[in-house]
Amino acid sequence: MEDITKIYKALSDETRLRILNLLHDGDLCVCNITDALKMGQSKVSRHLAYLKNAGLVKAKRDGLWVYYSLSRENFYLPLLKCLKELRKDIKKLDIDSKRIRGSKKKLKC
Amino acid sequence: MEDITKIYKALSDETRLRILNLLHDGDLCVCNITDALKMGQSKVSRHLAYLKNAGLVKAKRDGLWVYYSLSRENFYLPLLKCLKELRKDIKKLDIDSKRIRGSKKKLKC
DNA sequence: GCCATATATCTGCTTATGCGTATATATAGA
DNA sequence: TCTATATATACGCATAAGCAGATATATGGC
Repeated sequence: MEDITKIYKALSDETRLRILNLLHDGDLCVCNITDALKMGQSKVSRHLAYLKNAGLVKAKRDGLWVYYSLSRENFYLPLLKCLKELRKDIKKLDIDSKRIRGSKKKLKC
Repeated sequence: MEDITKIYKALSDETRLRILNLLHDGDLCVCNITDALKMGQSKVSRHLAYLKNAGLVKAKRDGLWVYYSLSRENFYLPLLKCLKELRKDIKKLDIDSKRIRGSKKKLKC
């Protein structure tokens, strides 16, 4: 039961929803996300740690960069699908997605 | 965006998940819920207010009693379905459901 | 080893959330 | 109006969570 409430808690913050939304389109390193969301690095890093702790994302280091990806496992899946549906309804998420597609052309990392 | 985070916040508490689980089987008044969950009245009432504020439940007074029901509207629906699925996996929810079926025979209200 | 870059964590602070107990409000019946 | 019951809210407190800015850690290249 605690697992579930943990997951919902993880989803109950705007920043974390925006991060998960971005990760739906592929793995990203921290700097990709800070750029796309125009947020401070410590804020993004903290929320990623939170998501990892809740089991919603995985991290993999590659040299200097740490790449985050959705962990597509067991009972999270239906929740992640719900989440992807949100993009249709919430402009901010849609805008984030478009922005990151743009910024990935001029790859920083 | 705020609406969504509000809903997830509402789902991120064990007591509230247990209440929503009970309401999946039909409307209930506050005393039904306090009995089934063996919790203090103020606690249950407070969480019901939280759920109502998030738009997940509706309240309807009938004499002394206030009946609560799931508000089956717009984008909450998929979330509520996910929630119903949880009962399969989480014993505590299943037990709650069974307990309330039993206690409703000797109706208090 | 030293420096630069990427990421993680700590610090001090403010606000939100949860709890139990006590109190207030609402309704029905005498 | 007085009383009893059901429900809602206020109070005081403890803990969690959010933030910005500073600092620590990790890696790669020199």
